[in-house]
Amino acid sequence: MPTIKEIAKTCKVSVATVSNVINHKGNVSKETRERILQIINELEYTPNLVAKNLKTRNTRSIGVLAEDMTVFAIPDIIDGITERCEKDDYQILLVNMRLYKKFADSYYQNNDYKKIVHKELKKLQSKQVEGIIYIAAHERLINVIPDDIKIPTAVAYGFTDKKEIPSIVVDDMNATIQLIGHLIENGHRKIGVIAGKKDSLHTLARLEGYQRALFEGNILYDLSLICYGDWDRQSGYKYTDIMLEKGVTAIFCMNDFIAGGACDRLDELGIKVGKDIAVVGYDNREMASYEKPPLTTMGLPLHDIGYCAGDVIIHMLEKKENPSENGIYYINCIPYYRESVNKIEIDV
Amino acid sequence: MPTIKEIAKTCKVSVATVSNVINHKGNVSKETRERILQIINELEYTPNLVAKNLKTRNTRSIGVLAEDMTVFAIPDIIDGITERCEKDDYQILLVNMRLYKKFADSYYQNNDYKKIVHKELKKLQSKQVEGIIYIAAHERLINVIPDDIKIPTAVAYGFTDKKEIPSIVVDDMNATIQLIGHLIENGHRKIGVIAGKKDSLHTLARLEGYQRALFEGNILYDLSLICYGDWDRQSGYKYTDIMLEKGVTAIFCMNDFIAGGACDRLDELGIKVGKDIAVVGYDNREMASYEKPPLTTMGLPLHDIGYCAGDVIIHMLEKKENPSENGIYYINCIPYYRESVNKIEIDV
DNA sequence: TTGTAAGCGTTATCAT
DNA sequence: ATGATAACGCTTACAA
Repeated sequence: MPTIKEIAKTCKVSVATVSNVINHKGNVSKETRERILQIINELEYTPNLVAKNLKTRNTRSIGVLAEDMTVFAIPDIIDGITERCEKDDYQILLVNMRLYKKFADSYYQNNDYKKIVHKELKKLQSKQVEGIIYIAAHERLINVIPDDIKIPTAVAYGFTDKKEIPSIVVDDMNATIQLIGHLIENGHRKIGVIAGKKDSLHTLARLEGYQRALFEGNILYDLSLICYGDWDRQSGYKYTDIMLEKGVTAIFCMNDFIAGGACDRLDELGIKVGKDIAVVGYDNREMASYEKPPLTTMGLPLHDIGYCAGDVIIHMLEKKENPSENGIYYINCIPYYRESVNKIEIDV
Repeated sequence: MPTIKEIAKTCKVSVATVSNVINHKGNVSKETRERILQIINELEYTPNLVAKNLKTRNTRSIGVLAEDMTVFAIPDIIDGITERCEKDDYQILLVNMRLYKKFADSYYQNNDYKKIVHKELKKLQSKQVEGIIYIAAHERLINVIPDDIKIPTAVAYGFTDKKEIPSIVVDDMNATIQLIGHLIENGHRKIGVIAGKKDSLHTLARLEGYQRALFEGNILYDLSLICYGDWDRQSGYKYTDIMLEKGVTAIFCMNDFIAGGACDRLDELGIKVGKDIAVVGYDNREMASYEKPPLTTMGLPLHDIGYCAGDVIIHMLEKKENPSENGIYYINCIPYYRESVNKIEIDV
């Protein structure tokens, strides 16, 4: 690999002139510029960015620390970050911690978790990234990031407890208001819930949205219509019987897997989803559109979360300020209305 | 951010001594080492890797160029690369070209495609990566990589036409032999095929496996039992009728979506999959296990492809040789036997 | 055991 | 318009 020095020598000019040509500074005659460009092409010279970065003391790169890339939400978030960064020519330095693979789904309770994050954060700073985006595998409080971190940092798909580290999250509450509102508009007034895990922030926010939607619809909130499951198909299957006992006309499942399980059970019982009963899911996973009937569900704004996270970091980098009041950005979901919701004619 | 110079000054030693401590060279008395370590800790000194890399002229990093991270195969491949690289402490520099997003699924026929790849390849070399792994979104001939590329390069999930650039691909043929063999063992002798696109390398290899399996099972190869579709659910739905007309007892669908569509149609017609007829898919997509009945399918070894690609590159880097004969590594698939295949009792 | 100094490949300042 | 040179933060002979 030739260096700038060799180009200079071959062209019989100084390195300064070559550098000027490469960086499109003026102060170079047309002839020398063209000669230099030609030689650069011939020798296939590639500037050494490592040297350049050292000299200029910036890398124009953003570190992205992902808990586990194989979790469904993360690639789309990274894609959004990439799109935003491309616009301003920032580079991404992606680190995939493989936490699920290493510690299964309780990784954030593992002792080594904090150590790994700190090590990777340190490494990223060693590499002179200018900002950092931490991507969680599901929304929860992310408090592993040191308070005194030296460079702008944001958390995507997770909350932080300080506004200096902004967080970009799903607007679960409003999305749920919309989804339940849709059921109410279709005449449903007795709406059961098969929730996710009780302590999940997603569960909490969606439950709040559920309550508010009922309130707006003048429907009494009935605690007994809520079951807590484990985000899986089996939970949906199991709790459907309880829903039926309570006599609900619609089931709000907090993800598409739960909804799929509910449909399985209803199908077994000969109850037609989208005709005899309404079922809605959440997340808009790939399988949601393949269920029979296709599920009405709420699409997660993963790409937009990434895009916003990139935007926030670039803002912090360039304006040296955090544009949000409280450091939390709620991103809108996209509803998918499909055939799993029936209309109930209201008798007057 | 303090530099090594400031640490040296604070400790009243030379930078050389600090450097020796950081890099665990000997030649330092216990006292000075501990003093230095303490100061490093206090001042939260982080070595500047950019400077280090410039000086040592290596970055211990591998560039990974992904066609589009949001395509289902790619995250797992990256995960495999990550796992392999972690073992030898190589860093990954990931570039997500977002080709699907930019040009839809005909991106590799687009004029800009080659330009983008060359630009990114150049950038990666600018950043002084020591090797490059190109990840294709689906298997095909990848001939955008310049012949005279200066650093070790491999292609994951795609073929190359020169063995200096090894490729790591799915062993589609043998996987299909195994899958069709499973049908034959279960007594099926009239096995229809709903294939993918006619010119896809996946289609070709799986078709060859199909032929060989029939040959081994002494079954005549009947061209009329093969339909070519478009990898989607609709193709499966549509061509199922033709399969039925031909009187097949089993349908080999070249991916799980096609299989899902076939199941839809069979269900409509009141034909029970896994009882009246056998259906197998391919890829082991998430939805395969949610079909009714769950699909027998062939799992793609995506993680292993990534792992192998990492392995190959690291070999090239360290042994300066390419360990394969012909530059192609075929990776084994993992079969998933589920309830969509019935046994046919053979009358003697 | 510790220090001095050259040099990695650039950019940028200041002369010429 | 062009060149000489210092400096970025580090490693590494080699000297002390």
